Amino acid sequence: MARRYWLFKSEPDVFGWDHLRSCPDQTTHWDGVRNYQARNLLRDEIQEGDLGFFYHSRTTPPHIVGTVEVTRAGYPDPTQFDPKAKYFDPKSNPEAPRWYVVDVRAAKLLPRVVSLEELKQEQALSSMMVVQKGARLSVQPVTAREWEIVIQMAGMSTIAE
DNA sequence: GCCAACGTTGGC
DNA sequence: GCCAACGTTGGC
Repeated sequence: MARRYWLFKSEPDVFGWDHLRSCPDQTTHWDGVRNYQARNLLRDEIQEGDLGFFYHSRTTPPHIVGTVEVTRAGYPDPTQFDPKAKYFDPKSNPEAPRWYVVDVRAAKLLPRVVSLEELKQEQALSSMMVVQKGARLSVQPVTAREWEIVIQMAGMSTIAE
């Protein structure tokens, strides 16, 4: 299947790009997603080898900072079963896990970060999910065309990726 | 820090 | 199964 593209949101104070870079192998499981629409993407759609933007939310200005590669497709989020974990979900059970994660590895730091404002001003990105008002989904699909446009805005050539 | 937008919960 | 109340997200 063709590689697909995604956007992963995170608050830099909670888990930012530098946190990911400091993880072993610059890889982490993308845990804590507790929204069913995003869960469905993690569980059913996102595949190993897909690429994603790492987006910093709740900061000034909000921006895309880098890219990640998916290194493992969806599997149950271990934090949902851990009573001591922040994301413990007493209503989930291992027989039928409610929440999923994928593994992502830091790929490229953008030569230039791309702010939400810049994304909004780019006509060709007017239907990109992240620029829509009230778009709170923390894992979002990105089209190949949107990916290419943002990559170029970030000062990366398509060929260099 | 505010608050609009959105998602979820639970009483009925 | 509706919908008011509540909690969270995230731009500003």
